[in-house]
Amino acid sequence: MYTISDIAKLLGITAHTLRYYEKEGIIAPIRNPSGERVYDDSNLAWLRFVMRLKQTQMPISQIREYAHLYLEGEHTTQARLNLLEDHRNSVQSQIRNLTATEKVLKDKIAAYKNSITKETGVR
Amino acid sequence: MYTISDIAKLLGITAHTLRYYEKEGIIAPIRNPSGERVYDDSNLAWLRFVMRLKQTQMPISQIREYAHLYLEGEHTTQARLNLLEDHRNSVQSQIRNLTATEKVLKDKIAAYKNSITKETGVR
DNA sequence: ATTTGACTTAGAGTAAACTCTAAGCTGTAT
DNA sequence: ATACAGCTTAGAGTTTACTCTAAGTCAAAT
Repeated sequence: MYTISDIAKLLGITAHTLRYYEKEGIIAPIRNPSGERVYDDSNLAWLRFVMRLKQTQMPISQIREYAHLYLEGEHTTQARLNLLEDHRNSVQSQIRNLTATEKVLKDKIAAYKNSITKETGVR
Repeated sequence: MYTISDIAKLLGITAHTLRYYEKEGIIAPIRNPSGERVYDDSNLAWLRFVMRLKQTQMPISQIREYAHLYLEGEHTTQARLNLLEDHRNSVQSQIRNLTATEKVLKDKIAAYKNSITKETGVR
C-alpha cells in the first residue's frame, strides 16, 4: 500500500497531478479511515501504463475513455482492443516521423560541422 | 512566390497559425505593395523544417531561439549546432521510448485477442 | 499541548499553442 | 459599380494539462 506522495515519487510527478488524474476519471484509489488516498500495486501498475500512454502522446480524454471501458466490464473488450490498436498505429507513425527527422538532423549537423571550418550557408 | 493560404495549404495548417508563428518570431516574410505576406521557396523550406521540429516536440520558444540565432549571422553557428544536437538527442530518446511502448502495446493487444476467446483479466 | 508535516477539498491561476472575431482594405469578376 | 473572396490588424477566447492556493483535518514528535 502506498500514499499519494509515495506514488508521486515513484512516477516522478506531483501529488497535485495525481489528484488531477483522479478528477479526470483516470484512477479511483480507495481511502483510509481518515479519508486519505491509498494506492495498491494494481493502481501503481495501471498508472505506470498511463504514464507510457501519456509519454507517447495519448491525450487524457482517450486514457479516461480506456479506463471507463475497463470499469464497464467484459463486454467492452473489443472497444478497448480497438483503442489500443489505434494507439499502436499512432506510435508506429510517430516512430517513422521521428526516424525521418533524425536523418534530417544528422545531415544538417554534418553540414554545420563542415561550415564551421569551410563556408556554407546552412540553415 | 506564395500567398499565406498557399503556404497554409502546403503545410496543412491555417493562415491564422502562420500569422501566429510570425508574431512568435519564427518567420518574417516580405509584404507586397498592398501589405500582404509573400512567401518564397526559402520561406517554405524553412517552414517545412519548422513543422518537423514541431512534430518532434520542439517547443515554439526553442524554434524561435534557433531562428533568431540564424538572423544574428555567422558567429552563432556553434550555438545553432548545439541546439540541433540537443534536439537530435531528444529525438533519439523519444524513439527509444516509443519503441518500448510499441512492444508493450503489441503484447497487450495479443493478450486481449486471447481473452476474447479464452477468459483472462487483461487491463 | 502544540508544532510539524502530510494529507483533504473546492476552486482559482498558469503556460503553451493555437483559434477566432471584428472592422476594414484590395483586387478581380460580373 | 458592386459584390465577393481573400487579405490586413489588434486583441480576445479556447483547449489541454497541469499547478497552485486557501482553509482545514489528522497523526506523530517534541
